Amino acid sequence: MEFNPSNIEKKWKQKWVENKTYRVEIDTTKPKFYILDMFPYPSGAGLHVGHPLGYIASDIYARYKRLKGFNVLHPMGYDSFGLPAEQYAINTGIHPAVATEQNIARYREQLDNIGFSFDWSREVRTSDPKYYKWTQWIFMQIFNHYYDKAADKALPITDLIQKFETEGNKNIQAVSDENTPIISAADWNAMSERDKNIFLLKYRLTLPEETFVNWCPGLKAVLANEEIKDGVSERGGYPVEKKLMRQWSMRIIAYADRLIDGLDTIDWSDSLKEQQRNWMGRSRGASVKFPLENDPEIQIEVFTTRVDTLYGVTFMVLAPEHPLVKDLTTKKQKVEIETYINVTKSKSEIDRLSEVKKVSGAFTGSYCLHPMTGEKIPIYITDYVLAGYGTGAVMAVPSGDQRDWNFATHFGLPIVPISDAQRDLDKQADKTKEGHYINSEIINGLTYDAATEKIISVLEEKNLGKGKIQYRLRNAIFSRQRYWGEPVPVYWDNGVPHLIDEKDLPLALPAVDKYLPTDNGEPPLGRAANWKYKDKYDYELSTMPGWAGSSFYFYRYMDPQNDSEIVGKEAVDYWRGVDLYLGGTEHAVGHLLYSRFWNHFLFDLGLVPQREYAFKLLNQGMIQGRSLFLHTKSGRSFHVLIQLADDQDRLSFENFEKYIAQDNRFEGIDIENDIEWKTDAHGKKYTQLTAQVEKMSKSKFNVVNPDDVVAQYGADCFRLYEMFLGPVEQAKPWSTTGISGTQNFLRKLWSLFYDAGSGKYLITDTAPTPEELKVLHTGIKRITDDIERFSFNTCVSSFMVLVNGLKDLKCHKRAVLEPLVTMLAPFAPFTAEELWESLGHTTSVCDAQFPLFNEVYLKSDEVIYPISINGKRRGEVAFPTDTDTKHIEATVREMEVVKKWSETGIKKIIIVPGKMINVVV
RNA sequence: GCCCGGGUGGUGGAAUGGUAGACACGCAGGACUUAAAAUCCUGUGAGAAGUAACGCUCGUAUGGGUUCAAGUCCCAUCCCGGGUACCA
Repeated sequence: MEFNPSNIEKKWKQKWVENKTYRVEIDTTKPKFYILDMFPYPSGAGLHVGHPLGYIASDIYARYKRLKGFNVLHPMGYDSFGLPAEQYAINTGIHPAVATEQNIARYREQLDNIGFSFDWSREVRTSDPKYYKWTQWIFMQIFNHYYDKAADKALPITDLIQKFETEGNKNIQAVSDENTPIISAADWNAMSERDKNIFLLKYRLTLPEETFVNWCPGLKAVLANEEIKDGVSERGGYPVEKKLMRQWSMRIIAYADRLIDGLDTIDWSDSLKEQQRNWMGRSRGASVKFPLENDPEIQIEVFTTRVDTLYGVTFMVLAPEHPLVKDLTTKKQKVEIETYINVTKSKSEIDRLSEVKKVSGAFTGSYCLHPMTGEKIPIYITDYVLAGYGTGAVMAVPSGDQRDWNFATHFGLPIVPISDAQRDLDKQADKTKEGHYINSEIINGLTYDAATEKIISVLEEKNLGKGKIQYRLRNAIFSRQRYWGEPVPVYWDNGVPHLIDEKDLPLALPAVDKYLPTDNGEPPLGRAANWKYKDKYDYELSTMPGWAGSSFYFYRYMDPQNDSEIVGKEAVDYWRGVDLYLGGTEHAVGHLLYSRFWNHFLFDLGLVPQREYAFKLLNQGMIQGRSLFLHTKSGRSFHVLIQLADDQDRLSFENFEKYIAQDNRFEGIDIENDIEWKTDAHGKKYTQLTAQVEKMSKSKFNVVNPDDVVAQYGADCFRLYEMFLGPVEQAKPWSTTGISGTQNFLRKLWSLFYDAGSGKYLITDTAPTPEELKVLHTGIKRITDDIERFSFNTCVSSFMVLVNGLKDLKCHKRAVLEPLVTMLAPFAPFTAEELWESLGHTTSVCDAQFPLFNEVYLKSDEVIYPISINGKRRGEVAFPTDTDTKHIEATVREMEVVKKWSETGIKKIIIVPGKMINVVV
């Protein structure tokens, strides 16, 4: 029988569907394992060979775990709300749901071609109302809770109301708006319903806020910070500007500490954890108040991480937007300050970035007082101080901070050294924490830790400062002025937001005539006709951001049909959380942060059992495209569709004429003369292209569709090859150079079962020899170890070694081949099923048991301890000789192999060339 | 600038501190063939000689160090990739 992948694939794809092979249910007799892939956005372009990399890796692990006796949950679904479908709808008028449906069908077909073991009965789609009912439901819970700092968790807003009614808010430690006034119970009870609701917004975990948002006119959308790269939108590259808008926002800051500390409990890559830590940017320091010279009742509050440098302060700098600037500006300085503010305002985001090194600022004319010395300190404004971070004011220490140093040098302000370890202050700032303080009154002579402690305690005494923790993280903007997203389940009554009744969920997307904003600038939902809550109230018109639906989907997979709960208790108690999560690093500070945030919140509500939902995360690297360029002699270059070139990156004249010549990109180019044509050995004309690694994308003509690779080489070959390319985490360019290696491997494997010449079946029931068993068990050990440490590329190598070994031994024995096929099933499921059947099994190889290795077969006659000795010797020596003994004993002891020579039974030592000694027992 | 990774043959890449280069591609030679493809076998880090085999020297970006032993650990330098950016 010949090896024919496409027949095998067709047969088993059908059998898997018929037998519901990958259906999984709760089974308390087995340990569970939940392995999850980040679900894809179903784009119109379909899958390319880069997408399945992670899915193949997770599928291998899922199948492996199943063979190891685990009850494995391995689902797949679609993150089907998103901008491209909406952009397409704007252009074509086709409802995004329709286009999305088509894209999903295409994705599904492509995924099925690769032989994944997903349980499709659990599929979820974020744009399905049955699904987004729960996205909206979670939003409602977030609205109905506040963060209690004392309990360190979210509590119902009704608890808060109760406290307000009895004791006001003075004893409440909660995360709330800055400057929330203290009210008494009487104050509260005297409020109107509307005022109460407005007051409560200061506490709710989600609230509408007038905020400066990143408005992208090109996309007509508000973007999150992480959707902006280099001042332009990540998708599309449109300019972004600041705009004041009413936006729903979520108090993720309430969870900042838990999100930072939680990182220590999960097994994610260091770089990813570091990214999240940096993103949240927790800095410990102190806030210090500087009283104004003219009115000491008013103080400028600053945040500093180096309160120890307080005596080095020689001036104060405020952000141009700082609220006190207006009052501080003296008549004399008014023109200068106003000019400066106008200049800063007109600068675009990009200009500001490019002018980072330039020093600019203006003097307000006013002074504040040093909280320790009472000295007069001039107050400046400058654009290097950001209004949005800390208090928007900075105490400037030119001797310790380079930006302050630059500013001081530019404006001729004094630079006071504060430590005896500071060097070269005439050239630059020195931020050392070494040495002893000087010019610093109460902390003179002290070192860093003692000085910091002392200053804070004195400031606290004077009520002019205290230790403080500052975060870079801001509240997460939750509104998008778009159509294709979850409607926010809120209606407005007299300017106050109210939740719709839970009974009315899901709040479905209404039909609209166009997917564009209304004429008066409302989001597209403003176009919906007669769309009123209870026929009376206006609905919120913004929709939720992309990350909403993907922040809890892993729980819906556990119980996808449940219509009364987000996830049933039995299901969540059994599956608990994700044991292995696979996805790209690009979600480091987006999805992976927000989903942790929501998970912590759901945990507070007692709905989920774990603080962190994904214990182990594996990042797959991106597979890049290889772009090919055709260069003309006149110096122009063009992308050439990768499929048109041969494997030496040459483009034949034939292909050029057939597919490219009439391309309008080539208008006006002298094809015969401006392109360098060569002739190969067979007399065919060709031109040499050059290659470059780029992101795989349609516009770069470098997309490779997995369907094509599967059609040519077979799904198993494709799977093996993608794994063989290199470590899963590593980025690499796609190339089929070397795919023949995995193809050969599968053929060799097949030839252990069938004789290629005669087509005869070769399996025998003879008992294996010790040598054969040794080859097999060495293989089992290596393969098991490789899978356990997710080293799938070396694992494929291990399979190759094993099959080559068996081939050399001409081993066709059932007892050896059965375990081989079982082990191979995760990697090459189609071939494994077929061979498993040929071995006489009637059940799927998925129901088999992964073989265990037996160390007995691994032991050789000679035990070789790797030991090196001083100097270079060779040849054989007898049992330890005088001079070598010491070293040898020392090393052997160190390796905990044996304690004394007399106890080892070592007969002789062979000193082999170089640095090793073989010990013969 | 700062924070993470990383630098190994012609190529992709292997190596719990223990014979560096597994496995595969490519290449070269050979077998089969009228020929080619396919397949199979052999060789393949560099180097000098040598030729009966074995063996020898140098080699993991560069320079130091620790160790009986370093691609692996430590220090410094250079280069590449990713993240981030006036965060006080």
